Amino acid sequence: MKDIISNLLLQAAQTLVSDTSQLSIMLERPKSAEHGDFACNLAMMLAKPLRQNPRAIAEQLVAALPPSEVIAKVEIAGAGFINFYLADTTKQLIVKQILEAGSQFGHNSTGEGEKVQVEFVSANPTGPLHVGHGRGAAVGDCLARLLAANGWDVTREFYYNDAGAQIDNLTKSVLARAQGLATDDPSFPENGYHGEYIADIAKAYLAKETVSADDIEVTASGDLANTESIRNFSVAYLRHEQDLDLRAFQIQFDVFSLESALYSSGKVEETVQALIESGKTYESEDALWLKTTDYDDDKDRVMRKKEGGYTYFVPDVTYHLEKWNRGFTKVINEQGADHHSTITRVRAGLQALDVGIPEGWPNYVLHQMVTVMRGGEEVKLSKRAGSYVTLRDLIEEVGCDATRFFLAARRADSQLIFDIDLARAQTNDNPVYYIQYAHARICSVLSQWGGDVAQLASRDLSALSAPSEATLMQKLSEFPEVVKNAANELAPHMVANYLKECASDLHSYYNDTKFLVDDEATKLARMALISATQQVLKNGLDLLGLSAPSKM
RNA sequence: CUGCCCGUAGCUCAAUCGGAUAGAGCACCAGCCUUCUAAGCUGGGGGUUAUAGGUUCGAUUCCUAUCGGGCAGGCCA
Repeated sequence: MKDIISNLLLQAAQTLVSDTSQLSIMLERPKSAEHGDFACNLAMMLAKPLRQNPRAIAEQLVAALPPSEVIAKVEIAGAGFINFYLADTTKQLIVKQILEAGSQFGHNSTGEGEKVQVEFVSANPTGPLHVGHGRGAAVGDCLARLLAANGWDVTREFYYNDAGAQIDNLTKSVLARAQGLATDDPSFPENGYHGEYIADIAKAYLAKETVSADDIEVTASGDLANTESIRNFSVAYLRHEQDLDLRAFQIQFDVFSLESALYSSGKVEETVQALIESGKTYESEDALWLKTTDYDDDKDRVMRKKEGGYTYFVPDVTYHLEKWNRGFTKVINEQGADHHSTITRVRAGLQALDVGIPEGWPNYVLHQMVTVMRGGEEVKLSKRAGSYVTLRDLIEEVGCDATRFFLAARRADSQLIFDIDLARAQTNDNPVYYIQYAHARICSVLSQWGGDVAQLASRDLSALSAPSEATLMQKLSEFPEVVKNAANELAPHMVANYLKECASDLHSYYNDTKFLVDDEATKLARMALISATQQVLKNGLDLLGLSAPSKM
């Protein structure tokens, strides 16, 4: 529809401007229905080059507009906006389109089947997932769903930092617990993990339990002298715990990558050699440095420490080189903003390797901190102190759908306050239920009608002319744009906002109009409209990974 | 001190590429169930978009400065 109107405007513009090739016709959805169904600011854009009053230009444009059946009325308003009012029959087309496209409505083929990887969560295997990981999980999963809806071939990936100093720390903590040390014991590891789950791991280790995660299975030796065994068991144990967390959150990954594998395969060493050969490194103070200042960093960064180990960003560079070699020309990393300093380093490393990776690759979506409130007080999230709200606790208290919605419905780059009491106490006022309720209401009406939904697409829709119906149809027609924009902006929250609006229009319609009326043609047209709305709500809820219940 | 993110109604948050009278929910006030699910709807009050400048037909949006909050600036991740 946008294309049709743009085309009309372009033809009109040709009568005023000799060269229309540089002209971009921008059509927007006015916020207010008084301003029509589409509005165009072309006259204002042309005001300067033509040195004329925008309203005068608008009048000339409108006069030159070729006649079209799809448009009922064109008006000039405000500073020079050209407002288009669609004919009723044009508005009604969307209902048919939705019913015919079904679950594919709103999807497009922008990605052309190309590979894209979304890496998200990527928590260290040093504890259960907490709310911050939950935000990453909700946002990352929605991004993946959005990209898939835009025609991309999506791979969801989780990267485990299972090789660094934090893992040594974990191993020491488990050992200390297994030896019966309390966390406040002077000989407990200084930066050890204090959470009770460490004691659980120690107990399981001593009991020689077996745990499995992804493709590995580890049985504890129970031998306290064998730190390698403690380490492997602890990591596997926590990976298993995280798997359970993710399952409770209904999130699935296609690939789990391990930092340790990059070391054992020699890939890290290869990267370091390649970087040395690139001439972008130097030795100083017994350490090896990368000249990241050549790539917009404030200072150079250490690659190899005095003790000989590599700093965390070195395997990160290796990992991303692997991603590139695996054919992902588009990669999106969803992570907490507290790790934003790695972006410059990873990109610097990749550029220094000079293997043809574009400068801005990979893409990052950073989410800000989540503050958890309980009983009017902030719950501090400290893994080492061990007092924090786990994702699984949250899901149990608030529910999976509500938790996902809360965490994905806000812009990633603003801080989020998650009030547990509020989320739990106001379960019924939760926006996710508002949306799902709209869906359930439609299901209920359709089932009471009892007719054949599949036949609705071919029904005569001319009875749909009331304002509440026009509003709803207009909203439905926006869905494909929302899917496209949200993917372009990597902003899943736009889907959540849209769904709230769509549900609101449905609820208004529901209260304002009786659907199951005696007049057959009117009834069928209304069945078609609410059935189309049901489909859009379902498709939208699906993008957020939420259920679309038929009964509530 | 330096870099990044944020600052919108009492609270939690929106606002598409710079567009028209800045919108929802919660809370507050007044209405709507004999009628398809009241987990709903309708109406009302509530704002100098942190502050001061700048860019232009037009700024919540872009630029500069200031204030406030968060994060980072470890040879931790």
